[in-house]
Amino acid sequence: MKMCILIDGNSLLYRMFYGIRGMTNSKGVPTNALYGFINMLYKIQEEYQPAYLAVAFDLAEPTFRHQKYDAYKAGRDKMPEELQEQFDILKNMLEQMQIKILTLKGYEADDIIGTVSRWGANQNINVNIITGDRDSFQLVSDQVHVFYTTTRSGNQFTVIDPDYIQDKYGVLPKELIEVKALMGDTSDNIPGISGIGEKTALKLVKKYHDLDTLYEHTDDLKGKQKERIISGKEDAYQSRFLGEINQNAPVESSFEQMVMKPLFNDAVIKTLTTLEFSSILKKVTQEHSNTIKGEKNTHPYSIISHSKDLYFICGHLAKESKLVIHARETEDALCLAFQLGHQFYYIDHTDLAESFLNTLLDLPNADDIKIIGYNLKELSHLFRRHGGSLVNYGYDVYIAAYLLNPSDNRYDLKTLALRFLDRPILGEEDFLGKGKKRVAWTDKSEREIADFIIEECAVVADLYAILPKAVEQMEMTGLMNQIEMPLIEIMASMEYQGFKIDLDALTHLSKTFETRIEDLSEEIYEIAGETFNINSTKQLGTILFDKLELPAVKKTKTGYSTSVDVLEQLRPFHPIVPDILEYRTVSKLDSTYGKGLIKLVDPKTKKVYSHFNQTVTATGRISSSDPNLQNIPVKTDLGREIRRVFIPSASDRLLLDADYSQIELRVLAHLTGDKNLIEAFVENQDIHTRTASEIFGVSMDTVTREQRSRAKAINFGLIYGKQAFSLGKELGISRKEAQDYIDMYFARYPGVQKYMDDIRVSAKEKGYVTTLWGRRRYIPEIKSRNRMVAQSGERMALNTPIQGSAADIMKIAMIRVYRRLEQEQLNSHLILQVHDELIVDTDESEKKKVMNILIDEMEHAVTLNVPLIVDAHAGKSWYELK
DNA sequence: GAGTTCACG
DNA sequence: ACGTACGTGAACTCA
Repeated sequence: MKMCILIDGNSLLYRMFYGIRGMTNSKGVPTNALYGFINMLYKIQEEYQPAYLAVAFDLAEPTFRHQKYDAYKAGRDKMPEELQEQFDILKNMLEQMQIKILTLKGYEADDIIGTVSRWGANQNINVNIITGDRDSFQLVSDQVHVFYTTTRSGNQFTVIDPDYIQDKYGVLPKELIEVKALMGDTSDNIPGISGIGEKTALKLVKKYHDLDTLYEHTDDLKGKQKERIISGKEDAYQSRFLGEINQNAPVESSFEQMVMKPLFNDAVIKTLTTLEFSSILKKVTQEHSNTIKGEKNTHPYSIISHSKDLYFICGHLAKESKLVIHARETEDALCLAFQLGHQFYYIDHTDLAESFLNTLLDLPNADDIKIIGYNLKELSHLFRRHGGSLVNYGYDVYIAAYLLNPSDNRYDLKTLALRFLDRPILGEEDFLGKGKKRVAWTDKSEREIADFIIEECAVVADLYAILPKAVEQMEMTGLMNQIEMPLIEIMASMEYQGFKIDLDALTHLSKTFETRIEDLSEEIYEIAGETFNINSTKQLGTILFDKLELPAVKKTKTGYSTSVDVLEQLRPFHPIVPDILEYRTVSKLDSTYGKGLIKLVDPKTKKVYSHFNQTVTATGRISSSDPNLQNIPVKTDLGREIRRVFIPSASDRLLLDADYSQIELRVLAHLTGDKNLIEAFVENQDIHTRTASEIFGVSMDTVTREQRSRAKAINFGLIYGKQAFSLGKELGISRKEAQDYIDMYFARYPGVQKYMDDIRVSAKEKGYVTTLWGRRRYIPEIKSRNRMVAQSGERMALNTPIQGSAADIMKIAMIRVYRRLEQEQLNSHLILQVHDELIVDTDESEKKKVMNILIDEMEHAVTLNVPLIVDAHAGKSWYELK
């Protein structure tokens, strides 16, 4: 039997709107209800594959029920704006999906659904109604079931059939109308009989089945109940009228109009992309790509398999000013595609590809050919591995996509193709499979690989046609061309250089850590009276709080918190606590920086090669991973020992380090233009002492250590938008006292106060904030109706221009330092950046010169209305650079 | 894969 | 009544 699914659009959208909270896309468009709705449609398509599908909606106009009864559904609030917006988008999407929308003047969605259900029963079609509203239970029969959404998010159903109604209510589905007539429905403002609730109503209907029979037998009743029922007769009949779904509404449609087509077509995928429903997109495009797998590649291309063809083509290169290149390394080959004019070419032999790279390099106009690609940092490594070098870093669409929205977490070509080109293409996982199902490149035919790589190359070419314009529209062309693009080769160079490790010393250090861990474990087990996994917060919580009955101060979602601040509070109560704290510290040091780091040391070169990522952070900083060299311990003496194993690349070389002093506070002074703050830096005062003097109203030479340390906490807290509550907690003072400090700070630095107010307003108005160099971050959270989320958005709005501008400055400094080292042909290399600090590996003979270059280029990277100050050090290990 | 903890600026 | 400081990456447990 064929199946028809009828959706109560209003009911479902409302339920999802209130069930899923706080979802917007990066532009601030509310998407929670849509997300739920589309997910549910996906589920329907996957699990039920109904022949027919339609969505019914209420209209705003009054219905026949309102005409009979003024108060019907009175007291309902107007639809919230955030929902209305989604409502409109939904209607568009349903049209894109070619789903039949049913509305009818003077009737409600329920009546339409009731009517179509009756058709279904007559035409031998199974009807399933999806709704979050119990009213429709009265329609249930052998052929008509209700999928009642039960979960908060609304995409889990309970199937309601006659048996369910019998079990739950003990009456027939149709008799629910009579039940409602007696008990009413507050949400629809249907009165019922006052004093009759669900229990009584069900009891009466079980016995008499309908109102008429009930009123024929009123003599059976007694007491108050009898009075109520007799005097409420009119109410009951009116309620019955209001509550009964009309199954004979003049609906103008037919099942033929509801035939279901594949929902997720290209137009819909485009909309899903703007909504940023990546999880749904991922599901649907996987199937979508299966369907396009057999299609011919839309970009015709030539395969170059002979060197004479290659030389012929390369002849044309001499005239070119740009070249789109896309390459991939497989297990055993270099595969390279490029676009010349409108033609795509694919080189299918590694040696040919390599000679292409070399030819490119030898062209007289090599410097002028801008290389366009996706992830030029990787391309540059690839060139290097195959004996070439990337000369002109022209345009990287990967970086451009990041600048357009740095808060995204995926910038793979498949995602970019969908977002910017509305083009569903195969991703690497679609092509090779993932996890256990993944196959090797060598399992694919030449032709398949060529098609795949050409497709990607075409996407890069097409992205290049639109992304620069988008970047320009957002006024980030300067940022892109002057900062981000030149930075790419510096990141590549730092990755290539690596950081030398004293492996023997590291191995020894790790051993001492491990010995200590073993001793501590034994002690802990002994005190606890049993062995357990100390690394498991769950098991540790059981020991501390259940077995030893220590006071639990803080909880997490899943149980007791055992974090440092909790354990510190417990320290005096039990001798096990100090051991656990030490265990934590040492095992962290070993697992991440001891044995963890050893795993990543190249056995041949004794170096670690970190990856520097330019497209990760929302603020514009760079990040480091595998290993992360930006979080090597420094704050504790024991942790700092790790830095001894980071050494210069050769015995006659040195490490140099140059770090900006107070760069974020200086940026704050510049951004806010606050006279007092600027003065402090112009006069090169100790900023925390100066702030202490301002807040506590004492002269700078009488500021106590305590006062300075409090001022320091305020200075830093400010950058993050810290509130009195946590400032008080940090300083061990009352919230009131902390608030007084903050008030005094703003009174003494009124420019800062004004800036903070202005940036909040501007962020709310524009939906984004920018750095000094125009880097942009969208902050949709700031418009959230959830106060916590909105406040967190405000803090991001405050902090991003500060952290981001400092990041811009450091990037400019890196470019200047790199160029100077190159120009002066020095045997020194940048090997690491840690946000406000650069590390250079240098020859001993160049020490002075390079230190001066670092200081000079970093201090003069940009001109602010406060000076930038850099401190530099030299040493035989990172440990010594202090 | 989510949650917790902890290392850095 | 609630929860309270921004930005990262890695290791580990547990479902």
